Amino acid sequence: MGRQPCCDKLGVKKGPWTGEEDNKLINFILTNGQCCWRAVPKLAGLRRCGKSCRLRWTNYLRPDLKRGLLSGDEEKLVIDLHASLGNRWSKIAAKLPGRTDNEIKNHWNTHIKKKLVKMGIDPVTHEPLNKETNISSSYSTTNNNNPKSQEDNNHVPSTEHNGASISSDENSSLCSSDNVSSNDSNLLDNNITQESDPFLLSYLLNDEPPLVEASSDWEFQSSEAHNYCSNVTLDNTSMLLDCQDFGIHDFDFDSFDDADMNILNILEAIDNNDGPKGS
DNA sequence: AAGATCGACAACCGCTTTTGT
DNA sequence: CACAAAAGCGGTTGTCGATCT
Repeated sequence: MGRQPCCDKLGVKKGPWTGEEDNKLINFILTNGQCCWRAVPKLAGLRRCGKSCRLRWTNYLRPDLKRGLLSGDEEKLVIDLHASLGNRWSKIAAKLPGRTDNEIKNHWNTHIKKKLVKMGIDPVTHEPLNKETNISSSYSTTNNNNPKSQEDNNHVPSTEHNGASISSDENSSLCSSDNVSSNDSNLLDNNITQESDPFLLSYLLNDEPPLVEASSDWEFQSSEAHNYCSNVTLDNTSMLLDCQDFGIHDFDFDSFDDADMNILNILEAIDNNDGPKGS
């Protein structure tokens, strides 16, 4: 017998999420935690597929998401990781706290790919598109673990921070040093080669904890979730909503962490009835 | 000013992998 | 071990705002 569809197509809403739907989903997750996505729509009163709920939560509503364009260093890390891992977006995303695979994939397709092509680098192989004209190119992908690249390693540009720089205006984003953790910087500072750093490569290929555990609070499951939600999140949420009446700056700003601020932003947007863009 | 085109990104689709029985 | 269900993943599409003509 064939596999059942992930959800009953009849009566299931598709398309952009509304603020009201976001609100229901947020409230449900905050109250019950993440479990059994298939049951979520019914329990949360949503006419959506469970899969759609999961995607909406993981890609957009999770409070630990950073949002906004990737910083130059994040972009560079993505390039390095892509050189090592290929299109394994979830693996790449796991190394960038607060970023989702979907976000990185979109950013890759819309920004980074073009930049690399403009710089004469094949975004798939990370090798120069025209080796003759790019031998002197100073950009590097650190993808020296790519066996094919190693064969050509005279031509493979490298992104090391050893004085190499990008000559075009792309370097403003690719080489800027915005706000990546020192761990990330260390990672960037090292060539990720199977020969020179098999442990790092192994780390990248395995499901290790992210470099920064920014999202660890949100990886709770239902049992912990309830405590978390009742003790912290909901309290914070209602407090945060209260804060809106006063203005966030009327409070001790240090008492809010990123997740709280994100919840506030989401709830504020929902309150304004236009949802955090995306809907 | 209006329509056409383009770019960015959220969301969907379908396949694969993991987990539970 | 076999099977089904659930979750994860990556490619693709649809929508919407910005820009161009």
